[in-house]
Amino acid sequence: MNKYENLGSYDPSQIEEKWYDFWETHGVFHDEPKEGAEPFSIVLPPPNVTGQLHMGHALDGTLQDILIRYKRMQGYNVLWLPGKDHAGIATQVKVEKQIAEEGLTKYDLGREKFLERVWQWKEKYGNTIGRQIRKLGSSCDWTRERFTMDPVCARAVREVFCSLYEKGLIYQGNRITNWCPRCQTALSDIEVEHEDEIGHLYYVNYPIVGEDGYVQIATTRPETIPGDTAVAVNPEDERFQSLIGKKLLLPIMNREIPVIADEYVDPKYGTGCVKITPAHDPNDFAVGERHDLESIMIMNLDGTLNENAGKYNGMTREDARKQIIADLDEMGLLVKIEETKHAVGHCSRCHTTVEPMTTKQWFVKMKPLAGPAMQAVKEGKTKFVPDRFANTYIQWLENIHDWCISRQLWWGHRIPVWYCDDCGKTIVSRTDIDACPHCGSHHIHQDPDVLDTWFSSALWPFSTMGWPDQTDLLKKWYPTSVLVTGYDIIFFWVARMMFMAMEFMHEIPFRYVFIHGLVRDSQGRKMSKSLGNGIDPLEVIKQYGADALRFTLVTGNTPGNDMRFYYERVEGNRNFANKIWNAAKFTIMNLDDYDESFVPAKEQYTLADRWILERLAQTEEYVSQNLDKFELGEAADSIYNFAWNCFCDWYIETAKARLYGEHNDDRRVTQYVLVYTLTRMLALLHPFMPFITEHIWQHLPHTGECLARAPWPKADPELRFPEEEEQMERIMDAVKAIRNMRAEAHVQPNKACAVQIAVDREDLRQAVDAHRAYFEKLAHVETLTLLSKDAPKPDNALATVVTGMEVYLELRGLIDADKEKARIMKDKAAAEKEIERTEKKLANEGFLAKAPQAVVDKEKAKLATLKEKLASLDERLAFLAKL
RNA sequence: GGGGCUAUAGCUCAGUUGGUUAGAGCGCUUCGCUCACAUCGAAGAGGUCCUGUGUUCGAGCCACAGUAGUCCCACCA
Repeated sequence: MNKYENLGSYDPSQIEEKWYDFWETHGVFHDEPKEGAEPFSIVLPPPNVTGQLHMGHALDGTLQDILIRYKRMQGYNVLWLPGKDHAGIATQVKVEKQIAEEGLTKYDLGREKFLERVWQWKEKYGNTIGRQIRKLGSSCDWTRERFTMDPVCARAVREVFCSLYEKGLIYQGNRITNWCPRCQTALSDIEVEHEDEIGHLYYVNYPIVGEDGYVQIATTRPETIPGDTAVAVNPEDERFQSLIGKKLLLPIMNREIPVIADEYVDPKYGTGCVKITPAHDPNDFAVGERHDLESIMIMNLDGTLNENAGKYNGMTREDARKQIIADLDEMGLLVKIEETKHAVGHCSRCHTTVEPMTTKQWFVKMKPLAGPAMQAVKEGKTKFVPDRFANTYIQWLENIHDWCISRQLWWGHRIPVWYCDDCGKTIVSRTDIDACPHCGSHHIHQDPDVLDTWFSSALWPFSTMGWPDQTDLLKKWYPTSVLVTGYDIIFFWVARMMFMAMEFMHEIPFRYVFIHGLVRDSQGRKMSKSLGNGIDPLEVIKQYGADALRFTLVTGNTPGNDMRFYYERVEGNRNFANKIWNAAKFTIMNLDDYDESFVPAKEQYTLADRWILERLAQTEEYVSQNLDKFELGEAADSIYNFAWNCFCDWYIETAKARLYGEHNDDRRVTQYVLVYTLTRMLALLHPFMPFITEHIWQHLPHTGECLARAPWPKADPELRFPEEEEQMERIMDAVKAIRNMRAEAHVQPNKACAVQIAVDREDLRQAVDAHRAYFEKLAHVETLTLLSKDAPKPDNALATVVTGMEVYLELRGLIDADKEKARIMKDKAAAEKEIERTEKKLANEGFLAKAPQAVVDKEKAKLATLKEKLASLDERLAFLAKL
């Protein structure tokens, strides 16, 4: 009876749930701030409570979890703080859609009732998201979970708003901003997506007052003509010098407007004359300010034209455009229409064409804030990985415009500003007020608007830790160690966290920004709802397990680059998990007499033991090095290779002979090495595949509560065997050569064969001699004869020359001399080609003089080996010729 | 108009500061259900490292130019 419970067959769905519950209920993910322990902290980019997690979240979460689990095992004092984002406009749009299905609008419900509905939504989807994150295996500290509208966060938002206002860094202004007529709110610049569209350039004549002539302008948006208050020309433009100062009759409106000179106009584009509509175009707005022009709003907030548009009052933008063109045509003022490609702005949420509008909004003055944020990155206090993203970040901040932070929405942090209806004063307050502090009036009302959702996100690294109080969390874990996020939100979020942190914490928010790309579909397209090509991570987990999904997301690409998602790859990684599972099953199956107290003396390790221990140590070093460099894919790859190609394919195979052999010590040592190697391999793999590794670990002999809290493997200097590793590699080469010849000669796989090996390196000779069992087990060799290098060679055999050895496979029947000759010739040609290259290199004086000695020596050694090989091959050919 | 990224096997991608006989997974071919695993094992085929020029003793890697694809930023009516 085995004292260790063995594994059944691998079924991820059966083990994953169980271990997450275990970890969570045992507080494995929760650390208290500890004196003397190095901190490591990450704040989870809070997913929007709009709905479900997508593959991007799965990637983001996997990368973070790998770093967190790695550091936790290394003994760091770890905090991974999860949370969710209220996602103002996005969530509001969702809920509006939901109530629209009931035939209601938000106005039917009113602000309060509507917000109740949004909170219900938040509860529902917020919980779903929490479950999804757990399914992925993310080891967040749920006891410290935050929501951007939690009271602590709200307090931080108020503090920051008021403080910035007091410093003069937040101001209110009637300025032109991007306006979404569907959402009916202002948007910041980066919430507008520009897309090239084919539009029309309309050439229109504006009659000159008191003369017969016209001034010809060109516009893509004729519907804004009613709002024109000037026509501008370039002051240097000789064609139009005489026009400057004259009046034009604005068609349709029959209003007189001046011709002005402004350098903004490019004489080479269009007609060189530009209609100026200050209320509805950002450039024109600037021109209007310079020339003190009137600004006429001709649109309502829903994008229809208003009473200032005269007869077009009430029309939609689209209808007004058609009608105005028709009318101009009728008046004979429409000269021509050309097709033109131009960038049109769309609302990033609902894709409605954005309308520049002049409205009263709140802004953050960006120039003073951007400086320190850029400085921190330039000085390397915060590092981007890969570092090229630092450039995009800095370039953006260098050209930053003021940030419009007010939104005409209901869902979000209400702007903490009150207006007194009696004395007209504006009151900015950290606490809610019910009376005007200036005149005592109770006739006050709060600003109806809310803040851009990114305003609260910008404070996330410190608001979640209780700022403005100096909490223990902040003391221990701020600044955070690394922020993991996609390149698509560097502007929205990363940059803003940086400047807010520099302003309020006087310290960076994170030491590293680890940037990843997008997860695309198998054809390289962005996953999107409209294309219907999105893949639900939960579906994948259900089918293949979270471990396989995680491994897929972390391998096969490099930091910062997009990746394509293939089910084939997930399947392959599920197979890898299955492989690990079965290796463990094999190990456990052979532990019935396992002695936990037994530790082999160093000299008891046999060749294969030493080989796998050396490879393990190398892998341990390599994995840590790469994790430290954020090269997670490279780290994962090396574990995969070690587990499959070293441990399973070779070590386990050699172990079989010794487990079932005569010598009791062999068995005990082998058991020890199997358990030792497997356990450490599982530890290395744990950050990547937490579930299966924990499950197996719990079934193996172990000390400690769980693998998630087990120490991270560090290469043991006492168990390094570089020489034996090399010898084992030579033996493996010989085994592969035998297998190859067997296949070529169509020897039945289960048929035993006779092999002779000529070897003159003494250490190798001994190694081969002592480990004949490997050849029996791995290549079905029945009799193995060792020859000295100059001994007569077998006649009826195939031959292969590997480094340090000539390997002969004896055949029962006669060999086909021609075929064999051809085989040897192929080897010879390859060797000759390589010899030629190497000799040429070594004949090059420049190479000998300038290349490092080590490189030269390596080439020399290579040449010697090759020549030896060539000699052996020639000898064999000569022999064959005699047959 | 600026800027980034990508180009390596049929497909998807690695290639760690310039020195390998250029690698992996999948796919493909041949063989094998051998007592951990057919979600497997063994053997094998398959590459003008986008093109050109240059730097260097030496280039898949560095520089310049070009081609193709892709993304971001930008107020040209």
